[in-house]
Amino acid sequence: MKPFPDSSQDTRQRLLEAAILVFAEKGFDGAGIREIALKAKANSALVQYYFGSKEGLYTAALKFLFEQGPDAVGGLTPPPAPDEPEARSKALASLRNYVRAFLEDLFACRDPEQFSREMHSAVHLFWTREMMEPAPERVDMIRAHIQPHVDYLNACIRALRPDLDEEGQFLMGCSIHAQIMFFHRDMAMIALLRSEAYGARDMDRLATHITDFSIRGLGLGSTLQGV
Amino acid sequence: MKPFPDSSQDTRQRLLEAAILVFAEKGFDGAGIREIALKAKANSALVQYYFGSKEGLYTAALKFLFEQGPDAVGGLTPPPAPDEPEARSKALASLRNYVRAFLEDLFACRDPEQFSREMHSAVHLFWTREMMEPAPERVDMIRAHIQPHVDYLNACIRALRPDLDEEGQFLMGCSIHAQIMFFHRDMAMIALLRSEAYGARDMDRLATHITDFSIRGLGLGSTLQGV
DNA sequence: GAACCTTAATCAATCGTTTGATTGAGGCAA
DNA sequence: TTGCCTCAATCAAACGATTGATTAAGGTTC
Repeated sequence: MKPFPDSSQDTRQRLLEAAILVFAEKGFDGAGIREIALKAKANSALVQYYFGSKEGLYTAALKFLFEQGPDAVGGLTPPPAPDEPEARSKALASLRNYVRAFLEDLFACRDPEQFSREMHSAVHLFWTREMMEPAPERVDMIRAHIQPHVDYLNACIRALRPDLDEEGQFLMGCSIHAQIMFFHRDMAMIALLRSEAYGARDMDRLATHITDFSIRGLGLGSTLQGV
Repeated sequence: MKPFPDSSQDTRQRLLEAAILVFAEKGFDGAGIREIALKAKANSALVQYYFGSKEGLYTAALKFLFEQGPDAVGGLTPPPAPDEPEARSKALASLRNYVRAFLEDLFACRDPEQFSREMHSAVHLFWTREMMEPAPERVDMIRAHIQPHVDYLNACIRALRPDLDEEGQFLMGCSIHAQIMFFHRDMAMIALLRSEAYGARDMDRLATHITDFSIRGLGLGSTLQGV
């Protein structure tokens, strides 16, 4: 028998997962190694043993999420090329699916496969922090993580508005992504104004609103009222 | 001669302004009162003397910004009531001005009156942190600060789409605010994707894009292409 | 002299990190 | 099998640095 059953990899993993939860909740400065180790039921010195430093643990956690974390884009059918037949209607469907999948991912609506629901929602808190203030030594990792999202949305926009130049399409993508992320990051603020936060139950309403607003914003769809 | 000319109020003020800059840059946990005091050329014990605690300094800084800080909405002509003659065209102009003013405020484009440009841009970093994770003891202050913005935008939307119910109008406001704030908070991310960040020079382009996208998103404006 | 302001020195607590010791599994020779 | 060694894994304890907070003393102004 081993002294500590199935130690090694298991303990390292427990530290990693505890780190994700605590870092997500309190940020890098706010989180303490002792607190992480306590949650992982491990000794705090093991952080140095396995990851070299607190910074190393943070980077390892981010890398783990990058490789193992939930991927909203992965399960979607790829958007059509601009010259494909019926590109526009296909792209509209892709856009609608994308908004829906991204939102479900952010709100941790989907069935937990390898991640608990608690982990799942912590992942995005983690990413949000890192995306707002990217550390120079982690920009490549971050870019690689968001690139599929950007590419997917860009392909939709290219099929829907091939007449726009690259910058125009980029701005359209910003407007759409802005809305999706707003409902995740500013939910505390929304709850302050509505006295009730949106949750998993309101996913349909939110996804429909964002998609419809964006389709009209792209210059497509029906105009309800003239100027 | 005084040992330090015009100390008292002046020293308190220097501490307050230094606190805003440092808190904005590093957050509450990341900032240290020694660093703040050093930047203010004051003794760190004065934080306890004037503000009681680090927490008190933070709250005082937030309160100072709330009372003295830049106000994008203040200088704008109020949006029209829905039954006012030519309400729609007036509301469109109000919306356009609002987006422009808000963006200029976020990017610290406007002439510094009492705030340096450094201060001005720090203000919004400060607010962004607080709005994403509002502390229970400060929610009233925060609500009071953002209420004018919400009210102004809501009034515009009410005049443009009086047919929508309250929730529908609220969601519209979210979509518009989301875009404005995206270009402020996620600029680091945008710079990562474009290898160049938007700055004060691109204000026209950004304001025009957001406004046009939003007007179409609201169901108004011209549809460039049918489905 | 009373009220206010400023200072250096110091407090206990906590931080990330380092250390030295202990555990038991696995390898190897006798 | 027995005895000895190596090694990764884990631990409690302590490190120096830094944190926010407190104190006592002295200075300035009225």
